[in-house]
Amino acid sequence: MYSEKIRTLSVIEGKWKLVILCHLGLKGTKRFGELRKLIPNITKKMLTSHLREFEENGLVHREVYPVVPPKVEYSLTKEGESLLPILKALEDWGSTYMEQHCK
Amino acid sequence: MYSEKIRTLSVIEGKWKLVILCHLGLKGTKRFGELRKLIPNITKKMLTSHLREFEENGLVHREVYPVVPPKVEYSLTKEGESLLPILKALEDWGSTYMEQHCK
DNA sequence: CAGAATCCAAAGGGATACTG
DNA sequence: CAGTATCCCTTTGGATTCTG
Repeated sequence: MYSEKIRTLSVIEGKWKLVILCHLGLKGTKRFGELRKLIPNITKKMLTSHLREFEENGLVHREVYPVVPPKVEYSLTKEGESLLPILKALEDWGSTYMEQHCK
Repeated sequence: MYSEKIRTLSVIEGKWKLVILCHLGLKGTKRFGELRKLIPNITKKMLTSHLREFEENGLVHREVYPVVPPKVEYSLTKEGESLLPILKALEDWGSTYMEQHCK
């Protein structure tokens, strides 16, 4: 049914979701603070909520290190890695599209 | 800059955008009414506004036939076709993801 | 450092009625 | 048939403040 298809797509919909996934997917494990630097303008709230959703959907793994100061790392799970073909295709298309529209 | 990247991604973001693109991309030219049937639950308003955005971004071509009753067909442009790898990857991933989460 | 909690404005999206 | 035009509600997302 389409309801399922929509639900599936909604997993990667959201203003910053694809950007976050691209970073984790193409550049590997990242800390919370690193992601914030990599994605200027994103607020802590948005980054947090999107990462939580990814966790729930099983796409991203969250590793907490019980140290002071706190350290939390995010990385793609096996299932998240199944998105790599999409992320790569997205990167390629994005570059090409940008060249033609943002010059 | 990231602002450009965001703008680029926003071209394919929106609740039904990827669904619409998948239909046009993988199944070819479609009329307005056909798209509505293919995508139950979508409202005329949403379908219209998304199609208009695609037009503005140069991804979709809108062909109006001056007949009564009105007939309008939508299809991917050359530039829209550059999205095919993404749409295909999305379809594949979607099917796999659905099998595991919606059984 | 990595977040949780609030508050609030803006945008997204749905229902309905009307039109060429 | 293929839209437009309104109205209105819900969700999204931003700014800010507080905490272990």
